[in-house]
Amino acid sequence: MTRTHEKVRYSPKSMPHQYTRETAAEGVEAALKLLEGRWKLVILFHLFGGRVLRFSDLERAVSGVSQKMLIQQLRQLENDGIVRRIVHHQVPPKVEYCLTDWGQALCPALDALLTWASQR
Amino acid sequence: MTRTHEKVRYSPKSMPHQYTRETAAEGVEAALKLLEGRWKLVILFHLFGGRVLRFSDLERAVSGVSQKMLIQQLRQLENDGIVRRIVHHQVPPKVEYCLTDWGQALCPALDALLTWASQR
DNA sequence: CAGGATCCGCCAAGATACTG
DNA sequence: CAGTATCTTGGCGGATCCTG
Repeated sequence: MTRTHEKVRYSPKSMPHQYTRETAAEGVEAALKLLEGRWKLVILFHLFGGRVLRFSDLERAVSGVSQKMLIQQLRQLENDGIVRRIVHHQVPPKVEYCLTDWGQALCPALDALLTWASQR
Repeated sequence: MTRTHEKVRYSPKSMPHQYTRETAAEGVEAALKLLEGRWKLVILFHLFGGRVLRFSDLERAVSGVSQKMLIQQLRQLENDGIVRRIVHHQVPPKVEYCLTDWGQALCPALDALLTWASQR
């Protein structure tokens, strides 16, 4: 990657559009912070496509996760507006989880990441 | 960037193409694992666009980072094939860092994430 | 200049037990 | 069934000092 000694030029594709280097870094960092966490992505993938799962379903689907971690990650995803929590007031309790519209909108981004990962 | 009020449809497009739910989760998880780390994204953003920076440049650019953390993150990025390390054998030492092609290929993915983040 | 080597505090995460 | 409540621990990240 030889460099011209002139000013560094950013072809449109080399930097996300209309963001400065700094705000973009902050933006992506903030976005990724929402997705950070050992189990969040696994959870999300199980909820993609409009799936609605109960707590116990997720507990089984996300193998290896502890109750504490599962609920913690779900709470964070919920507070961040990515996951919706639906409580059915009945005995025994029934709580379902699904993605919000914004959560579903993550798909293209994850797809891009997947594409990148497979380019290796 | 505000979306029109069109209804969000979850068709086949809501799942990344030709991946099973599980392999996709693994793939993205693996990909994100490479980007995990307090400083990696900031580093990457400073290297995007074909920029070539010295260690000391990065030290200044990534404000707040300690030497230990900077070198640690750089090493990981290097081992993961995202960043290239160029050593100039001279005194005083001079080491430069830039992105590999694969590293540059991350841009669309981060762009998608940015788009998602701004849709909120 | 570009790291390596150490020591340490802190907290995310695991295990376990209990409950509305 | 769907969570809380504690206790414990590994390792991440910071600070500091040292070196080819």
